[in-house]
Amino acid sequence: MRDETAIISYVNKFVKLSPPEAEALLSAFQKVVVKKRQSIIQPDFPAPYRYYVLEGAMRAYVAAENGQEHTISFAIEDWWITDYNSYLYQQPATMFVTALEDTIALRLSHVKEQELKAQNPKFETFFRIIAERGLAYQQRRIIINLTKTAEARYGDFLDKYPLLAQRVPQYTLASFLGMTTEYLSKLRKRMGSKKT
Amino acid sequence: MRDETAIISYVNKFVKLSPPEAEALLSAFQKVVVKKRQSIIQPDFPAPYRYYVLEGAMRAYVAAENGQEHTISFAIEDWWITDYNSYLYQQPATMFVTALEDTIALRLSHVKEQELKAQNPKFETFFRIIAERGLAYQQRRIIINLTKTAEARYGDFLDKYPLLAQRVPQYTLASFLGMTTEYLSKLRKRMGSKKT
DNA sequence: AAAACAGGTTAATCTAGTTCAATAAAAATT
DNA sequence: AATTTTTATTGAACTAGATTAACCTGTTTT
Repeated sequence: MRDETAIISYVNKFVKLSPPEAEALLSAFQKVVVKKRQSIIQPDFPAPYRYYVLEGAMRAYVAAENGQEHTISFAIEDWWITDYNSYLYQQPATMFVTALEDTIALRLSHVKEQELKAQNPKFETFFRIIAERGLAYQQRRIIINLTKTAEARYGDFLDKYPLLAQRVPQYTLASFLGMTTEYLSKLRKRMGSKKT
Repeated sequence: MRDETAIISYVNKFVKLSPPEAEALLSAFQKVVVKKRQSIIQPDFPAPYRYYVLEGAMRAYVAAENGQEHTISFAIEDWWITDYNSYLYQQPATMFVTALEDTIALRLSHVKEQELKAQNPKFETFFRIIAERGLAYQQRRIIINLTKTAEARYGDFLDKYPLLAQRVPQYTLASFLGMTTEYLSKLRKRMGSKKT
C-alpha cells in the first residue's frame, strides 16, 4: 500500500524539496478513494481538481451523441489526470474521468495550486516541468495518430505500455487508439504470434 | 513591420514585466530571417531553439517513408514553434520546421531559456503558462481527431482559423487535419455553399 | 443457481477515406 | 512571355476500418 508520501518522491524527481517544503506540498493535497466505475469529473461541471494516482487506474473519456466513448487518457500509479481545459481555465468539463479499478488518489484544487506556486517558485518550476512533459507526450501521440495505421498504433502501445495494455478493458484501449473494439479484436487475432 | 518588441507585449499578457525585465528577456532572443521553403529544424539534428514568429508562417511536419508529409503544427504571428521532444529533452529531432512564407522570427536557445528561468521566477511562470496552454490546446486537438469525421474536422478548422485556412497551402492543411489533399479537395467541392 | 451485466469475439456487409493517374490552374523562375 | 515548379482538382478503383448483430464467457447481483 503506497501512502501519500509517494508524491513527495515523485516531485523530488523534478525539484529538490526540503522537509518543510515537502510538508507544505503534502498539506495542499487531499486523499480520495474512488470505487471502480465511479466518476470524479463529469461534463458540464467544472473540474476543480487535478488528481495524482496513488493506487489504481482511471481514464478520461468523452461520450459522443451516439453513445460511443473516446478515451483521451489513462492514469495509473504516479500519473496525473484531469480535464485540462476545464481545470486550467476553470470552465465546464467536456470529459468524464472515471475509475477503472478501485483507486486511491491525491487531489489538488486549482486554488491550492495557485497558492503553492505563489508561495514558492520551486512549485512553479514543478508544474512547468510536468506541463512540458505532457506537451511533449501529446505531441508524440498526435504524430502517431496522424502517421500510423490502427495495427501499428496498437503494436506501438504494446511496446510502450505492455502492463497497461493488459490492465485496462480492451474496449477502452481501442477507443484510446482510435479504433473500434471489434477491429482491435480482429487485429489481436491477426497479429497472433508476433506480439503478446 | 512588427519589430522584436512584439514579444514584450506578448509576454506581458501573461506576466507583467518591468522595463529592465523586458530588456533581459529581449536580450535572450536572436532575430532570424527565414526564406520560404527553408528549414530551421531537421530530423536527426537536435533542435537547440524554440521560435516565436514575428511575421510570416511556418509549419512543423514529419515525413513518412513513402514521402507523405504529416503536418504537426502551424505557426503565424505570435505563435511558437519547435519540435518539443527535441527541444525540451535535447534529443535529435524527428520533424522538419519549415517556412511557408518568408518569415521573421525570434529564436530562444535552450541554454538561454534555462538562464532566464533561473534568473527570475516570472520567466518560469511565463514558460509554465505557455506549456499549459499548449497542453490544453493539444488535448482539444486529440479529442477532435478521435471524435470527428474528416468533414467535421475541416469545418471546425474553418470556424476557428478562417484566415489561416486561406493562408496555408491546402495540402498542408489536409495533412494537419489527417486526410489526403485529394479528399479535402472533394470535401470543399461537396460543402460548397455552406462554408467559405 | 438463475438472472443480469460487463467484456470480448466473430462474420457479413458497408462506407469514409485512400490510392493512382491524369489534368488543370497558379505561381515562381528564366 | 515562355517554361518550370508547385498546388489543386477530378474520377475510377480500392481498402482499412466501421457497423450491425449475434453469440460467448466470466463475474456480480439477486
